[in-house]
Amino acid sequence: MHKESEILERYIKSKDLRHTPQREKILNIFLSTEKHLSADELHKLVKKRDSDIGYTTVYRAIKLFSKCGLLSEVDFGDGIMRFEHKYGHGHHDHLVCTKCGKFIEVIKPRIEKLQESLAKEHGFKPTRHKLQIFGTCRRCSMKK
Amino acid sequence: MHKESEILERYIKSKDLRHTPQREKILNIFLSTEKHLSADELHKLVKKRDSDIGYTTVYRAIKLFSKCGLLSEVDFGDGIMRFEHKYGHGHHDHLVCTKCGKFIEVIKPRIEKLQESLAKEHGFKPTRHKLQIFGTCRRCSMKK
DNA sequence: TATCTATTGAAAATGATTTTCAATATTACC
DNA sequence: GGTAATATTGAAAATCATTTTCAATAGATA
Repeated sequence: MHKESEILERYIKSKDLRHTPQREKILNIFLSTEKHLSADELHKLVKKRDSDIGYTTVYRAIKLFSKCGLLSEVDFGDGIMRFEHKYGHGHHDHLVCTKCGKFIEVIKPRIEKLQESLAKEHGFKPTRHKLQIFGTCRRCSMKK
Repeated sequence: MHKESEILERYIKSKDLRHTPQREKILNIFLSTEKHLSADELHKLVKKRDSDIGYTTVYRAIKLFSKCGLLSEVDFGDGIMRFEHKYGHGHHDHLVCTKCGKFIEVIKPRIEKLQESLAKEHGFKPTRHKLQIFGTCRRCSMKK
């Protein structure tokens, strides 16, 4: 059993929730996909393997995974909630290609430091931040 | 006539649109409010002065102002589109207080530069970016 | 003033997400 | 293993911000 399943099981036990085959399948498919999926996209993938799982269940599983720290939501401002793996992934920023939709996760410690000091200069106690750089990726720039 | 009205009028003429009293009123109220309003909040303010203006008209005016560069949309990730004055306001980032909702517009040239180089390191041609730092503002920190 | 067509506002539609609810499944306990 | 308590499921309905529709109205141009 992978670490993520353990985390989910531990959370389920601690909150008097229940283990279900649906949650297990949804988690496995989420973990095996290295993309920013939307709930709808995940539901489609899930249905390929088990057509009896409804999208409500997928939505609810997403919320659950988010609560136990396996998933985090990403908002690129197009009105669709996407999500990414959280366990084992530290904080990072995003470079998002507006042509093909691909993205890169990046981290620049100097930017992080400057953000900290920027907040402090204004009396803010920062808790989290979101940095997204939109543009054209190398491949899309070449295609013209 | 203030500069913003001129800009709107010029845009309206150039696109064969029409000047209407509704647009004029909505623009004036938008300009006189130094807050991040949502469409619904703006509509409420507008209705105080003219109860005959529907929210559809307010929504459409927002899109129009956005197109002529008077307004830009701000998305703090709560599912509600808010907007701010754009004319005369350069690019800036946001410090957002998660307790009281207040925000500060900030700019740190060194962060901007580092973002540029971060993008280039990864072959990205950046077009725009969004940086939001969430936290607690000075006043809310004091309140405990 | 006449005509063309952009604009308006109410209501309906949209689309992502959430809630409801009756049926079912899981867990703890006997 | 059986049973009771209750969490979960899935379909359908509800939500909520936003957008579209459409018939009536009102700017702009000639």
